[in-house]
Amino acid sequence: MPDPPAGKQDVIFDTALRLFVERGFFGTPTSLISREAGIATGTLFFYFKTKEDLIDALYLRVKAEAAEAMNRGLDQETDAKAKLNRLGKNAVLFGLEHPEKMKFMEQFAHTPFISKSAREEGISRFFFLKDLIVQGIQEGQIRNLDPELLIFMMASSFSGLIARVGTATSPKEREIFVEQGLEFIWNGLAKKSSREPDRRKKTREYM
Amino acid sequence: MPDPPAGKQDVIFDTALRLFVERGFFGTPTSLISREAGIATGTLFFYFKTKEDLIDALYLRVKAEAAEAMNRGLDQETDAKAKLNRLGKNAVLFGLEHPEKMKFMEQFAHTPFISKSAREEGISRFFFLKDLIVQGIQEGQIRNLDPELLIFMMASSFSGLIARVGTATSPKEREIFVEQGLEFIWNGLAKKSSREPDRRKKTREYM
DNA sequence: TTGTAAATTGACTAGTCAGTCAATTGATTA
DNA sequence: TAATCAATTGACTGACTAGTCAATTTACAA
Repeated sequence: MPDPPAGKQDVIFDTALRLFVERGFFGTPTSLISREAGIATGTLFFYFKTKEDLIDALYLRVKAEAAEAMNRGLDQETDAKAKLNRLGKNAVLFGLEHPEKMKFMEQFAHTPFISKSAREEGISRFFFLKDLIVQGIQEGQIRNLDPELLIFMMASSFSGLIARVGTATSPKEREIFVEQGLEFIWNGLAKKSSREPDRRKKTREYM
Repeated sequence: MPDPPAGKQDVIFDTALRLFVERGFFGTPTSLISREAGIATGTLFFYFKTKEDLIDALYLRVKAEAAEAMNRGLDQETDAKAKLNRLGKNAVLFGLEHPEKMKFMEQFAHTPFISKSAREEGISRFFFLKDLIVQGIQEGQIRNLDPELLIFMMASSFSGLIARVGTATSPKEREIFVEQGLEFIWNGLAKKSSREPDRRKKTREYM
């Protein structure tokens, strides 16, 4: 069951999230949002100045929630590999528990309806990923490559993994996918053998 | 320079592609498409019965073009690793040469405006990926994991790589990103050491 | 109880949009 | 040349939309 919305704002958020994913931004009239949320049209515009304000706020909320979920319990792990493993499981769990929020982020990540400032603030919630990668490079567990690139690769891989896990037909299969997918990502990130910090000649210094 | 559009259909396709990426589906009135394409509104509806028909056709066209570009020259390579390397370079090249087509695919992959049948036909263009993966598993170069999962991971990784490569500030940096990104993907796919087909005890048979 | 401000309502406006269609133009063939 | 059909035009229609606002209700402090 969906978490019970507290106030009017939450009802509007939940309804708008569902409808935007189902029908797109311009495909969802504000009149429909308010009707489905059980409020009058005027009330929606009391809480959000415009339709754009609504989707900006929704976007920020979902991004913050996802970042929070992925970050959960990370500081209980010590080394980069353990942290990334936990991060990956958090991400998959979030994707499974909130499929419509995943779809929303995917659908509106590259869309012009979100203001530049909201998009930037949303991205900033995931800055902790960079610290994680850099830590792993310093500790010698992760290959000394461009950290931004590794973040892009990792993040996109997560989304591919979540998409595939969503098609699993049993909990057993789901578990297998998660395990294999996280292994894929770790193999992409990890230094081959050495447990020491990288001392090779470098074409470039990334940290 | 953009490839010169041949007939009216192509002009409409090119204009619609640009506007849909800039403004979204519902954010782009057919009147704007026809105006920018230099034709009358009626002409657009002569070539496409409805606005939905237009975006379906556009989606199919872009998907087919992308699949064709990625497949290019693959049969000149022999083993799976070489094929995947070529595939990756094709994909990155396509992404760099046709950024608006990439954005279009990303933006409309998870969108409800594309009909189910068009989406399925679009996906079918990429079936050759599965043959490639299965070949690699059989030859013992790729790990014996669920091929669908590997395709999802690989495809999403490509899109992450292309996104990052798009931010490169020099051809040199671009080259480095491509090299490192393809290495990430290959390490995710590849069997650790053995050059022989997998003979380990399996929890599951994937081919 | 009374007063005040916040919350809520929904009819309304000014504007926009997908798609139509009767009329015109262009190309091809007999 | 005449006849035929495909291509093209753009004014028009019926339907829909974001946002407004004057009126009403609710919450709550004095």
